[in-house]
Amino acid sequence: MQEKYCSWEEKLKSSGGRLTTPRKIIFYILSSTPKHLSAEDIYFIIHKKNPKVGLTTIYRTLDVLVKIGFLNKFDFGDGHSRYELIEAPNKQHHHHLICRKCSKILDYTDFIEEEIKLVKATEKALSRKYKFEIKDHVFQFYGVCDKCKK
Amino acid sequence: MQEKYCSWEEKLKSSGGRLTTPRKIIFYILSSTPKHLSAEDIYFIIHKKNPKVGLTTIYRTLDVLVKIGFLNKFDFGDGHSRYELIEAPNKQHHHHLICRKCSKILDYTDFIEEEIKLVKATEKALSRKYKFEIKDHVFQFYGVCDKCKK
DNA sequence: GTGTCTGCAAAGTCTTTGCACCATA
DNA sequence: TATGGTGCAAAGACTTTGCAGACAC
Repeated sequence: MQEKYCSWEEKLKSSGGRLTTPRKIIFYILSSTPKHLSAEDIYFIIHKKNPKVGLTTIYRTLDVLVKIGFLNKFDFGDGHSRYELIEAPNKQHHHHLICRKCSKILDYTDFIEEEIKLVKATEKALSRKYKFEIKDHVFQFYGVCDKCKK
Repeated sequence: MQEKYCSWEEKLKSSGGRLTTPRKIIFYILSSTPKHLSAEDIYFIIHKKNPKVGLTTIYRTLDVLVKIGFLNKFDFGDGHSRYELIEAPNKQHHHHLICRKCSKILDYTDFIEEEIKLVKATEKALSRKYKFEIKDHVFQFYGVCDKCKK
């Protein structure tokens, strides 16, 4: 866990949280995969090396990370909440392409420029018109992936 | 239940399904509200006049309607699946604006033209590049509504 | 009459809560 | 040492399944 992760540790501490071993492991797991892990996914990964860490702790840690703004929680409709670190400085903004059959999730960055432009304009207009304070958005495409088509 | 609902009845029958009273009521409820009802919402509405209809039937009917393509299932992240009739010929395509606090859902049609254009281009590019067969998409904005801001 | 649908109760799945013990700061 | 965190077990919330009786066609 190098320097670049300092910020979450600091933010955690400054919000009264403590830097515990399970939390470090969970953050590390999230930061070393491009995948969209579920609580259970993380549980299985942790369990191999740290069998004492329980699912409860994982849910609670994920919750904390979402609250301090380091994690995004997604619902792709397969019955599991999924989590993804919010873009690090070096990570590109992206959206999701989800296979309805195998639940595979693909990140795509194509058209992101145009999407962002549209999103910004839409956000602005919607905020004004409906007096909604818009915090974030979800753009997802659903379909059937190459493998499942066969 | 007038003529315009014939199509779902026909489609149901042609797929081997039967036109039962609970199914008619459920379809009728869905077709007479612009809201995004959950199974429980429908259950409470039905229960006033037809206390015998059970939640199970509602889940099963919603499932059928999704499968024959007359209903969209959404997950807005509040723990309830929500359903909405797929746009009837006279219904405009729209997207959603969801309040994180009270779960209120607003349909908006602003920018739909531009969105559709972008969506189509994106779909085309993504299909080609990732060999995904794209079936549908979800565009949602999350935030805090006017009331909850106060 | 036959195959589908229904309602009830029970089971399932994912997630949250309660509580005593433990560990960070 | 004082909070806040952890793990376990139990509870919760939503949804699905099994089965016998009911109903559409």
